Amino acid sequence: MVVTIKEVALRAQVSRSAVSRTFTDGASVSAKMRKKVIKAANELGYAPNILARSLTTRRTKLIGLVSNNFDNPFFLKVFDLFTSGLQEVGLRPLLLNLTSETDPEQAAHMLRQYSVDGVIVASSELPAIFLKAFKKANIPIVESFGQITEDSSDTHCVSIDNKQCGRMAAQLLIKRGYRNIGFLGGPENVAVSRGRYEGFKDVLGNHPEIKASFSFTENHSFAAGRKEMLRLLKSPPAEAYFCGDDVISIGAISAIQSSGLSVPTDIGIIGLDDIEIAGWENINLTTIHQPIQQIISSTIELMVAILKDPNRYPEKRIFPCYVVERGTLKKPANS
Amino acid sequence: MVVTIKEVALRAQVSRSAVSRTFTDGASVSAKMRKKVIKAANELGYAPNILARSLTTRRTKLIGLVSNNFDNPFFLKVFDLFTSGLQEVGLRPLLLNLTSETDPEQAAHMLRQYSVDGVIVASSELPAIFLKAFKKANIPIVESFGQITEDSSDTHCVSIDNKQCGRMAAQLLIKRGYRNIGFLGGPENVAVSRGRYEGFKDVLGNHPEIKASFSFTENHSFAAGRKEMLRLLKSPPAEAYFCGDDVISIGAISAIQSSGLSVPTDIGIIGLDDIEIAGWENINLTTIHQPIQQIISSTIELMVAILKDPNRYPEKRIFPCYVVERGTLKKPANS
DNA sequence: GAATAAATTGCAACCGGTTGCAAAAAATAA
DNA sequence: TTATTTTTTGCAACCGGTTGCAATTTATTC
Repeated sequence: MVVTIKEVALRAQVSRSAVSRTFTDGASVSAKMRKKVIKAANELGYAPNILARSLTTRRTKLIGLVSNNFDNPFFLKVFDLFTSGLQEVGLRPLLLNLTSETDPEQAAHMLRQYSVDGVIVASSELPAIFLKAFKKANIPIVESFGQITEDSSDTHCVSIDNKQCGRMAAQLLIKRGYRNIGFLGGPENVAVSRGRYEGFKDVLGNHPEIKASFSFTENHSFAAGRKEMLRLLKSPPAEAYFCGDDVISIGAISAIQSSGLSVPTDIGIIGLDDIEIAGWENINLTTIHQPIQQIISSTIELMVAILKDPNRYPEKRIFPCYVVERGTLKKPANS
Repeated sequence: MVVTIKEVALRAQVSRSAVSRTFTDGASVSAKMRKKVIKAANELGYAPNILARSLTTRRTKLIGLVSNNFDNPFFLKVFDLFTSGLQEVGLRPLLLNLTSETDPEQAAHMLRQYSVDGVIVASSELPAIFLKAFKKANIPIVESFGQITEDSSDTHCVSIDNKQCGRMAAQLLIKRGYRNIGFLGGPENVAVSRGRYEGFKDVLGNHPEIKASFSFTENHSFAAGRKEMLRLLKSPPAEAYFCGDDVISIGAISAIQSSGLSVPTDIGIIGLDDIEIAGWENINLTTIHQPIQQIISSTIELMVAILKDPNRYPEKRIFPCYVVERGTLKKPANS
């Protein structure tokens, strides 16, 4: 069976407190006591039960990792980095996959039942109601990869500036000589889509000579991107599109190619995320890189800091993005 | 603060036991007592602390979900299905991302510290030493997506028959008229690769007229597939290849196309997994479908059964695969 | 070497629950 | 109505740890 503090105490001929103390850092134990206890513990293969400990310390080192993007390759990398990053600082990810059926209250409830120390919401399109439920449950929360809005002023956020990305995309397309550009965003009701949309539109104010069109997909998927692009191709399309993300972009490219047109010769495409697949030679997508590694490191750091000081003033951390030039936009006219 | 059983007992004017009993099914409580308690609990927003409960019940409903395939799109789907599936039966996935630095003993240690009820190992290439460490820790274990070998006779396994897949691939290639076929597997030291290799080779015994060659990649990645195929293209290549998985296949295709050849005209490719990407129109990969949904449902069912009866006799569950014909093999000669 | 200060240790209570057991209450039988 | 059986309830101990406090041991100072 599993060995407890009692057995170790017995074997080392000391009190349970002594054993407990050798396994809590900062506690007062003499060198020889520690040695004696460690010896007995090793012989027995003892490890303190974190869950029992949490009863008094009120720390489980469990972090709820909440997402609803289990179908976007971008998030595979997100989960990879979060799980390994959390492990490195001694925290444990308890995964919560929010499907459309999940009840927000119940999700919050469950996180409380497991006494998670904090929640990381890693999602690009989480209904605001979830955040509210988690906040109501009074669990420290960090939101990453979300859209930063006015009503998130009391939340810690780590993300990119979606509006800025929209601007960057529009500016690049214009600079490349496209005169008729399109915005092909993710779902219209998703906050990040709207952010990018606004940024994209912003730029057009300064460029009355540019013709622009706007549309949105049903979700962030290959199929949705393809479907919407096929629809767009029924009328004369724009010369280049800024797509909601890389997966949508690839869907759009597929549609363009199916229609006998080619990228970038006939239509240019720029995505957003810079997933690994975008770099595959047979995809070779020009896209805006999200600094995923930095966002996740920063999110974890922030979470650790919040656990130390739960009253920490909420902050927004914004990481700049940059364009990764590959092969789906026409080359700059070399002067 | 968080509300405990004590507060509920106080408010409902009953003993703590009574409250506890209304929240454990099967316990003896009268209807009016239950009603009184539920009322107080609701007013206070009480939910039993599962971790405290686990001290006496020895059940945390926590399941360690262990993997080291956080870079393969196939596993995004795996995580999606596991997390949502476990949630549905009231279990919670505690994710463990095994990197190359992870110490097996320590990983097992950590799972014990969190008193996980069981461990699901979802990996195609987990070093056997991990399984040993988990077994030593005496935690119920189900292995899925692994290779079933003789020395796993004491483990519960849910998987496919890799050897059979190898056979299926070889037979299909031969039937399609290829006379010079290649096996381009995942890493040679990975058990699933070896299984597929053996199956592939098996078939050749009955076909002395067929020329075959064999090679292996460094890992299951696009880059590795591409690299190995580029190497193969330096000498005259085979007419068609069975690749270690879909991602390797796509890498190989990319290499072939970079070399000015085309698929399937010059070289045929068949993969294994049937990831979503394989169905993308601009990839359109012919591949062997792994019944991922069935494997995962079955794994979870098996885990639930084991939790009920920890002495359950170990079993192997094998799910048949089938070929999904798309566009990377030449079409059958219509008679 | 004695007096004092500092560090170490064990006791016992507690964290938030569950559960065996006996007492109390309710239901049934006589 | 009383005796007997069954159900419900509370008490108290326990799960595996931590921690405040007082007692003990060790180190320091004079």
